[in-house]
Amino acid sequence: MTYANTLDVLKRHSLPSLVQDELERMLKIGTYSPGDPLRETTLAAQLGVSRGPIREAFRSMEEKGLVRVEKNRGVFVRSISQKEADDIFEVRSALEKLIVSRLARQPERLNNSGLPELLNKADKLAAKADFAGCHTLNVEFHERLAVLAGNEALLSTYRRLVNELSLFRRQAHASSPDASSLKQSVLDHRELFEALRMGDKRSALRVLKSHVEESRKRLKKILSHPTEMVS
Amino acid sequence: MTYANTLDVLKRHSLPSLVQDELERMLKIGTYSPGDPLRETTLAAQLGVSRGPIREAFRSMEEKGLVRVEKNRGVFVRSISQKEADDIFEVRSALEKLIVSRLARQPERLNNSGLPELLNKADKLAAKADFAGCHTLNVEFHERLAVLAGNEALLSTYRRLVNELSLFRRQAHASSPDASSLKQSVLDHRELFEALRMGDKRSALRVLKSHVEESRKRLKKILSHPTEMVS
DNA sequence: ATATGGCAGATTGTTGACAATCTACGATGT
DNA sequence: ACATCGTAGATTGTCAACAATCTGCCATAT
Repeated sequence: MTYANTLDVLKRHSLPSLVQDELERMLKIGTYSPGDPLRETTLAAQLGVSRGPIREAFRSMEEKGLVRVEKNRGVFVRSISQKEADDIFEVRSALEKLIVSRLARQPERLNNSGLPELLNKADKLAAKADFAGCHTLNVEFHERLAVLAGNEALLSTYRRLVNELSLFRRQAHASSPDASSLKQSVLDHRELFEALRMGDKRSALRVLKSHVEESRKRLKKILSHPTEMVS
Repeated sequence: MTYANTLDVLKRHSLPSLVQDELERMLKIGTYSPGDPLRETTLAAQLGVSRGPIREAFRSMEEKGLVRVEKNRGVFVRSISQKEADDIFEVRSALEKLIVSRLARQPERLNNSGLPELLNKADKLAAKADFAGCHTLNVEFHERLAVLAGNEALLSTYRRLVNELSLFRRQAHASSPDASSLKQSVLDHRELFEALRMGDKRSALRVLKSHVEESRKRLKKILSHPTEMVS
């Protein structure tokens, strides 16, 4: 099983894409912070490949908005200003409106989506005070909706913006939100899901609007108290 | 002058980015059509560089959605299905709504935008039956609005989708639309501009909606008569 | 005739070496 | 003490060679 999978991975993915996956994983778990330099030689040694694949991965990640490339200076984890975060958030909100609109038009897509189970799980985690886990599930909820919308361009665009925003959240040292807002999010998600299930586009958009507004306030608050430096 | 510019270009841009610009230019002017293979060795010889920069440019263009990479097989100009085109168009429309909303909220951004002059020029070209030139100006109009909206994330996302769609138009052999729809577009643009100038968001969105709907119909019609093969 | 196997050429994947550029630090002169 | 120059080390930019993979064609066997 794992052997066949390994073979398949080697056959289908090239080194640059594997390197890229690994780099993005490291960004997600906080191995590197925004502004940190990504040295070609260091990474090549760590990952056991030469610099070529590393550089190719960098190009892709630059286009993705995850890193910033300065000629003859190096590659750095992208740092996102408050205005940039606001801007990204605004575009993401517009996309979520489109996602919700599409789903309200085709509620049958929600039938075997596994979303109710996901919401139940989120409730349990919130009760157990597992904030990080609950937050992950909340993000997953939106991701699932984006997938179910059935528009590939919409999905890839949405993912790109979410990735950039998660970079910003890390930068602002906001790993997991507080308990009350998490629980409120789960409630919002339930309400949104029910409205979608009924094909009630108006209600769904209304719920989404207030939900997004809450989320935006939290994002703003993140930056209100100055970010303490790490070292 | 040109000497200093050349130096500046060499100093600031690396070969991969120059290669990428050149490749995208070739795609725009139709040197390659969707589905065509892009051979590393051939391009390296043509552009006078080695394969490394070519490969790096490919990675960026793949992330941009302009080419498709098949491991050990090659890189091909992306071909876009009708559904994909529809999907992209839908997302682009949502972004244009956001652009128009933002501009209606801040009409002063339109003051020294040069947009009236651009519209006049488009009128003249339409009168002279320069359809290609008029079409270019119409695209430019929307691009300018996207810039003036003052949201970088919105702008880059918008550009990305427009790029992909222009690829599709080329693929469908629809270089320039017919005269009547072109003139109608210019009229729509005038009406939209005036509404924005007045800060009349409702009217602006209404005009945009019908304008976009027209554009969508044209896009659909492109595919109604089957695309003849080239060779 | 059809299917199979395997060579040869072409193309991509990866690497290590070399060139160009930047950065930090110390020497030198005022 | 301060500014300037220059050198050494580190880092990125580019290249050409080698390895792995694919494709098309032909020989061979059934």
